[in-house]
Amino acid sequence: MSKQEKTAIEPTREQNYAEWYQQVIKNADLAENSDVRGCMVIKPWGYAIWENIQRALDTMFRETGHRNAYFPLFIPKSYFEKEAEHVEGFAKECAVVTHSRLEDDGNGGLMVAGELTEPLIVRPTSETIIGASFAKWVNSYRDLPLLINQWANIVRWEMRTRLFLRTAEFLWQEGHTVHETAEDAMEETRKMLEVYARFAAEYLALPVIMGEKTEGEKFPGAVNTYCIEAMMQDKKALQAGTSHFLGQNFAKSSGIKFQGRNGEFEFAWTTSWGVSTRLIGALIMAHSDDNGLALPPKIAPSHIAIIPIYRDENEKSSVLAYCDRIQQLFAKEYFEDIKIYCELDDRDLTGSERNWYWIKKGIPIRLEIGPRDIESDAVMMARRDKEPRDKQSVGVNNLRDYVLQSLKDIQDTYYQRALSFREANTVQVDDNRKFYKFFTAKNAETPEIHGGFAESHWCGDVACEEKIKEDLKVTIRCIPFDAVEVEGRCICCGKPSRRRVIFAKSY
RNA sequence: CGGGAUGUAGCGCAGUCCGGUUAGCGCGCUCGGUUCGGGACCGAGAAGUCGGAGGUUCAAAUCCUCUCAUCCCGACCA
Repeated sequence: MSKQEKTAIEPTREQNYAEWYQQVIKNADLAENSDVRGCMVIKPWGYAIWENIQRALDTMFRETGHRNAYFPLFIPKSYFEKEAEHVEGFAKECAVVTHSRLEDDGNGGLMVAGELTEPLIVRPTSETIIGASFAKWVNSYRDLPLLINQWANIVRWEMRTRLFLRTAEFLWQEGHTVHETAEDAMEETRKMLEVYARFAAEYLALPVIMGEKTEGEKFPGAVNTYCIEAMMQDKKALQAGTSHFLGQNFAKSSGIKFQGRNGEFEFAWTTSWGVSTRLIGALIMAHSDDNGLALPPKIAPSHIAIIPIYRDENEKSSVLAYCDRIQQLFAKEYFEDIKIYCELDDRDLTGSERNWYWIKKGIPIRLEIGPRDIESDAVMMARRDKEPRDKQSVGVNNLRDYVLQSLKDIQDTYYQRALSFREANTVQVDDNRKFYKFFTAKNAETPEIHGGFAESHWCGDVACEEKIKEDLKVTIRCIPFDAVEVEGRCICCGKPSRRRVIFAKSY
């Protein structure tokens, strides 16, 4: 048996992917489960990632003409009831507020009192409450388009939760827009999906597939739902963002009407689109390895960790003074539009312990600095996208440029790796038996990582979609925008089909 | 909401079957010292309503009843 290098995270991805995911989060100190059932506490290192996501996306929303606003957390039940499909989709996972105060129960405890005349629903999404405002704001075609975004928390009462991927309360942004014509609304829907795709690629180093959801998978109340889908390292798909063309459904239920160019009143056309803290889950599962979190520089809370190495007090003072100078090198530096943060880790721990600490946190670059380096006016640099012991000496005179270039390289490497991985695990399948084999684990008891994205023909019948879901837990992730028109036969029933769709197991 | 399991120190566990001194162990934490470029070591120390309530008993972490919570597997979902 060959000697295996010890990994920082146990189990490895191969051994137990779900547990590996939890351990990466724990070891990087991103978040933890709260005492409140199904809710998470996002810790500073994890929250900083969310803040970076917010900053980048918010800039992109501004550039596309959107403005931020804030709407109530509570939605009156009657508002919610107005859109039938919407109700059906969310009814089973709503937290409902029915009382307005607490009273002494006489036993040192409290009892609820003050029943509300109308229950309030804690928003699972805000179409209805925002629609009520929009109905007042929109009177004329001159008021359109109305382009609003909200950063908020929402609640969906989930039975089973996983940190970042599915929690009862989570953070997101929801864009809500109103347009004069169906074409304008559709254009907005597509435009914002492209914004998401660009953000995922450029900041999260996450290649995504843009496409349309099937009837069964679309947002309750939408006419069309579009999505970006990414492949995780266990070859499952993760929906990383959605954009909905709502037609006139919500305009009708909320009464969003305007006087058009011909003087007639008509219902407006609306859209909504969102991404959530789930993106952090995507980030983790796309790039991290068996040594822990790996963060693309453009979204990392911090970019460089300086790790001083010394033996005694004498060395300590000279090494720390030198490290301080190195830290100053990056004090006002930018990597593209990202401000560089450089940590000096002078905690009283062994060098390797501090080293592994930062590896597990996913910091892109580590600089080990000891007496030997100072003599040659250099530092030992290690990159998170390479092996932990793969370090090289870099002269201080060109350290700044070298680090900046390395950050760019790391960002590119993560994107390319994720893209190659997805391509290597995407197959065209036209044979029903091969399809079933592709999505069936060899080891049924503890399934190994298997499957991937299957590009296969689908006739368009919901029954076929349902059957495959029931048999394999595989669903149609999307009908890709770039799917080519090609004759084929449905992977399930064999009836004619005009294009391939993407099948995968999903989160 | 159905099936299975588990609640003992901050975390991970042993002890429960077969009741019996002061409830242990590893990690972490605190203090002191030696260390520090592949995950250090030595010494000392703090820390527990044994998930909760009731019962059986001279005696309960251990047996009985009820209850609460969490995790896993399903069904449902961003």
